[in-house]
Amino acid sequence: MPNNARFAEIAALAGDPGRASMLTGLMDGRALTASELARLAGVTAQTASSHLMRMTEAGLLLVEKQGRHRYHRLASPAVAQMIESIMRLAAPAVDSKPVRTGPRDAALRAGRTCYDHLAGHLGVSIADSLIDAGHLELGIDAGEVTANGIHLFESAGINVEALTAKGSRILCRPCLDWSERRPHLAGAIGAALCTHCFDKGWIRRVEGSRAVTVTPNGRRQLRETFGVNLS
Amino acid sequence: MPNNARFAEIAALAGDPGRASMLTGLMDGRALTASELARLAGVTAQTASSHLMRMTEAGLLLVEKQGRHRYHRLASPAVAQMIESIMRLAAPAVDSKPVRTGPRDAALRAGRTCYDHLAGHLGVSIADSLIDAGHLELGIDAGEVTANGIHLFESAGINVEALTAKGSRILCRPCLDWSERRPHLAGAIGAALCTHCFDKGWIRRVEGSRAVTVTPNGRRQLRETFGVNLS
DNA sequence: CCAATGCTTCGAGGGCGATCGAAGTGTTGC
DNA sequence: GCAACACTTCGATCGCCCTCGAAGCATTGG
Repeated sequence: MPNNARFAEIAALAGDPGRASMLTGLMDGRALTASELARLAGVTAQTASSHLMRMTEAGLLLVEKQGRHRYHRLASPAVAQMIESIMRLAAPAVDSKPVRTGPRDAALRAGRTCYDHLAGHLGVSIADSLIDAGHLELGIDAGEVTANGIHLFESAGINVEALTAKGSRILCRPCLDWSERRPHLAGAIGAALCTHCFDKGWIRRVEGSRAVTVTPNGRRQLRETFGVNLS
Repeated sequence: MPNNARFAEIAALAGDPGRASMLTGLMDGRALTASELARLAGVTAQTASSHLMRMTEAGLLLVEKQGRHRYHRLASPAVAQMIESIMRLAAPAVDSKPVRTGPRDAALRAGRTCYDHLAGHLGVSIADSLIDAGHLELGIDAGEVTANGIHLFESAGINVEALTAKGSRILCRPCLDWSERRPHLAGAIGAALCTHCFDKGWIRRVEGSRAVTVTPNGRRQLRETFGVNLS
């Protein structure tokens, strides 16, 4: 089975300390430059360049040229999931907390990150509001930001032009929400919106979980800026 | 971060072709002897011994002495999940190529065990049916058994309370199916359901393979008990 | 006991790849 | 244009670890 060789190849790529640092450093979904990743891994630029090329060719990373910088990010949620599964094994026995199906699940339903965008009641509410206001069109299999929507995001401080210029990544796509059973906003614009909310302090991550909570100010800002009403 | 070293160590262990063969060979949850694993990996007994010791010390495998044999198996579902996540990245060729389907591949696609739960067309069909009937919610990143679902499993003779009481293991989680490209049911409840099907004689393991076949009675029982319609 | 089997330990060989210095290409800013 | 910056390519070094032969335990069966 030739498949096995590829299995080992991929695992081996994650099996070098330097590359491991790079991969875990990219887990938040951001795109980092080669220099940043080199510093993060504690190696010289040449070494980092070699690592990044190999991981890109193997399909673990995607790279975007932007001027004299090269931005690298994880190629897909599947890659992030693999890294997460390794991290879980690498973590010391934190398993002490039994992860009860109580407040935590409720928190996950209310709002969480799905790879690099927002999901749960929060994510679906945002998508619904944007759709209702004509800023967004979103179906099961595809989606699009309207001209109105682009204007809205731009005026909120999210540079949509820059996102589309990045080329390879799809600007807007739906992602089916497991708790709400309806699509929420993913793609480059979904990731940008998520980052925006974190940066502005509108949402905060719950320690040791994918769950996020909306701050009082965030709730107000989301309503005023994006017309989102969180019930 | 000392954690990073352990991340790389674990990934590197999976990154050797020989060890990769061993790990994937243990994915059905069975325990194999060192000799069997050596043959599977295509290496001598000495080499295999070294590999097995390292993987055991790293916590990937558990070993059980039994006379002059030493049985090795995956240490936990978390290990199996890591392997599965790597396998999924290793098989992107499913998109481009129509995938030559030998009889054995066809059997694997139809139904197989994924460590300790059911996968393939069988696994996805079960998950879909449970979701449609409101017994289960399952997305890319998380899932949950509904109150209705708990009642269904209990009445079928699966003690859900006992599973949740176990504490550490997650009751319900999705596992992305590599042949169907959609989530199927994993976690404690997925394992319990799989065991239930074997115990009742609804499914049988194909000799020397992870593939399973559904017996005529099993097909009927799955429909009557869990509302599963296998096309 | 002795031979056979399963597995491990020891030691040596050998290849792969991680690393960095040096040099080259492309881009930005003045 | 020139200098600074970001990144890549090339080449050489060197250490790690994969591998197997040989020998050493451990267990089983006769």
